[in-house]
Amino acid sequence: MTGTARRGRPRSEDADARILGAAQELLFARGYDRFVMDEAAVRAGVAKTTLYRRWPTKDHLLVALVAKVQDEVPVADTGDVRADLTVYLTAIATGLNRMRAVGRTGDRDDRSAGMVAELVAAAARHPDVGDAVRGLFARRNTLVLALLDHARERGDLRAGTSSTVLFDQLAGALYYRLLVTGEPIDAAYVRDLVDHALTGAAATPHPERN
Amino acid sequence: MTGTARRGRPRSEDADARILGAAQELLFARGYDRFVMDEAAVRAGVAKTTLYRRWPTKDHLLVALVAKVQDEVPVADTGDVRADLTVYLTAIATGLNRMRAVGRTGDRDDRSAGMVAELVAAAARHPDVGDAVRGLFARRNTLVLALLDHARERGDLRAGTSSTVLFDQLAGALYYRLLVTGEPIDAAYVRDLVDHALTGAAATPHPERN
Amino acid sequence: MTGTARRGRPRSEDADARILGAAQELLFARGYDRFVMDEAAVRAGVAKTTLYRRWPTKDHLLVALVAKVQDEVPVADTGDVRADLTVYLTAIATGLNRMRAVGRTGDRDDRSAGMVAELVAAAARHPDVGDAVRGLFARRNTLVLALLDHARERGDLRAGTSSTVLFDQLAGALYYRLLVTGEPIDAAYVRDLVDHALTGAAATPHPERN
Amino acid sequence: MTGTARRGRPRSEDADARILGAAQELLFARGYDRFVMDEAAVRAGVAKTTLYRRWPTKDHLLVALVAKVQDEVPVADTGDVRADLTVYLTAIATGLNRMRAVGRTGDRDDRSAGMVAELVAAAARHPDVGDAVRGLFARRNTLVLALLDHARERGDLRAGTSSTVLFDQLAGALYYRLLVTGEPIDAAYVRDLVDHALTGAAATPHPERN
DNA sequence: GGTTAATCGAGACGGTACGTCTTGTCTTAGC
DNA sequence: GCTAAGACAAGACGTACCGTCTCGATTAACC
Repeated sequence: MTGTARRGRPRSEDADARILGAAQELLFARGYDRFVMDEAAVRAGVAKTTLYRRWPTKDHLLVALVAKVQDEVPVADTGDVRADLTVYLTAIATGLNRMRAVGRTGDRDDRSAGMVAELVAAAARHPDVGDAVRGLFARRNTLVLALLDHARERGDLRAGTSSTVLFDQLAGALYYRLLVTGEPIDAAYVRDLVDHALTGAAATPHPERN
Repeated sequence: MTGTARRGRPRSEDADARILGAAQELLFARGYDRFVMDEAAVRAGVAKTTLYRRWPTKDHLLVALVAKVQDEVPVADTGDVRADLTVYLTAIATGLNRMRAVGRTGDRDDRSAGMVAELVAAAARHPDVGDAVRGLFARRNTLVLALLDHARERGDLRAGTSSTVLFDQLAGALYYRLLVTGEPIDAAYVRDLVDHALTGAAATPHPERN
Repeated sequence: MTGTARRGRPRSEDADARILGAAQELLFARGYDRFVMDEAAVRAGVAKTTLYRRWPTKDHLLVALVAKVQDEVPVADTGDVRADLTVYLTAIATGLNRMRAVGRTGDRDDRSAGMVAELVAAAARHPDVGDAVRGLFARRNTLVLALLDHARERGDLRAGTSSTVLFDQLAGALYYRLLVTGEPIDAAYVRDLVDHALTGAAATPHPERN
Repeated sequence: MTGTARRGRPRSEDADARILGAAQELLFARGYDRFVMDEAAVRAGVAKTTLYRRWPTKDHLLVALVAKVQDEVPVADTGDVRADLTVYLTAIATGLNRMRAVGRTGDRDDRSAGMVAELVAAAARHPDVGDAVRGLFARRNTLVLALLDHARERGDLRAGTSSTVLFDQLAGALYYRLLVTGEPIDAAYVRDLVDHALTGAAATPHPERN
């Protein structure tokens, strides 16, 4: 009843570390599609078996890797929604922009969605990877969504507003630019974005056509 | 007098048609990764050479295919921005939802981004495919952006508003749900989305634009 | 204590056997140029990788195959050079004649060098295949050359004679007919050949060796 | 009765010349298997059609080419069989040795049968090419065979001797070395060879064991 | 001088094998 | 039961080369 008794040789934590290290290095050097499991194993000084015992798939490994490597994005709730959102989204944007360059060989390819696109595809291929990715994002954004809820409670956001929909608009715009249009995502854009989302596009005089 | 005199045997338009037909059929039956060039060639009654002469890569072919197949989404400018946007975005959403199912074998996997994710990854892998995809989206959205511009000129949208940013918020939210969070994209969501974007999230009393 | 400790999974001897079996069957059914690696792999129930891990090329495989399959030609040293040579060369001729027919589809083509020509070409294309072939022939003929040496020691062959040159004349004539002139190689021819080689063509009265 | 009246545009003799020139150059630069029809056409400034209208196959073209290029080997009938044969065979050997080097890239590969092996294989693949090659060799050797006949009539060769068999021994040995054993074929070898063939290998005392 | 017919350059095409690549599994021996 | 090493199955990919075909443009010979 004590839980599962472990038998035999325990998994080497050293191997874990070496694998993740080598994998990260390789991923950032080559990019997603030119990342090769065989080479990752060799670089880590590990047998492929050891690698596949931990992650059932290249996709699983890389998603796990990115999840681990991903920057912790702190959320400060200062009471100024606009400012807090801007800071948070700028941090996200920075992270995304870094992902654009991963594995690209020198020549300018600023518009590429790079690794994020591959991760998204990986998530689409394996249901469980999808779950993991979604969980990852959910956890990451929990605090911001809470922040938005607080703002609404304080009266800084309109009552009828949905935190989710609002955040979809903001994060969505960033990912849309990254994955689809390839347009730049800089600080100015983030500021504009928050502005639009908070203020609304409709002309104020007649706030609602029915 | 108009152009370059063609030399040699011209490319068979018949082959083009047969390839695209067979490829589409195969793509929708199998999905992106189980789409096989060899079989596409056989089904089209065409040599693989003929296929690779036109598209240097499976990715190129499939992106071109989707570009061609993609539904024409009509844009009606009725003067009612909210309604026009809702209609347009609903059409887009319908298309995206259809892409979720492509190639899925029976088992429920509603949250998968399916083919769109693969196309996005393809665009990320090959710079030229990326260009094509971006051009495609640019062309597709030209009319809506114009519609938004008109609305602003009419005074239905605030003067300081950017059509691009506004549209990013809207389309972005859809793609974000499709590719990242996996949440459903239905008519109600689209309505909500347009609502938020037009009205803004900030509490109206003190419209804190600086 | 003897040698290198083997690491990793050892090569499957079963695979070796199945490959060679299937390949032989396929080769003799189809002939050299209609022998297809893909099919050989399938017939052997083996991945193509497994096949190419052993032989880097179709040429390599087929030469190795023929080397293995090649009839052991026994050499009997009865003390009667003429008879021994005749027996040996007849056996060789029989083998060569069999090779003429390999893979030929019904229609009479008796003059074709068939597979031997292809093997010779393969040997010419890859230096290492050439080495293998030469080694093969060297080993094969060792005993006959020894036999000739013994005969010379016994006084049955002239002292100044070279076993190599003598054998070149004999074997050479067979291969010349097979590969170049296409003329038949039957028992009568072999007898004639041995006769000429042993007796010499020059008129006996004045043996004009200088 | 004048023969077939030619209609339409006559074949360009210029094209013939350019093709053969370019083909020869390419063949000697690349060797048989890396000779590519496409490139031959380009180099000759000719369409592939033009090329295939003249020779139905790469094999046909190259055999025809070699036939044309092949050195005329003069046969002098001085009345000294031994000397005449030696001269003739040395000339042949020189030609064969030249063929060894064709298309070989710098690195030493003296033992390769080079192009001759490929020609022999080509002859084995297409019956008509085989006929052509055989005819070529037959014509080439007619004079030597006649020379041998004369020698026999003069009493310089034994009465029972067959010119064909004798010549098979001589030429065969050369080709055997070239195609099979890879051993060198130099002047000394040719002299030895003629010597053995004329004198015979059997010890003279008991010229014939029965 | 117009008609006819074969040739030419150019390059697409069908066919098909090749050898490579990568993934994920399996089999050894050793710890 | 884990590990290193590496063979293995599976299967798609893109390339290569051959020989054929389809254009439009020439180039004679015949009428």
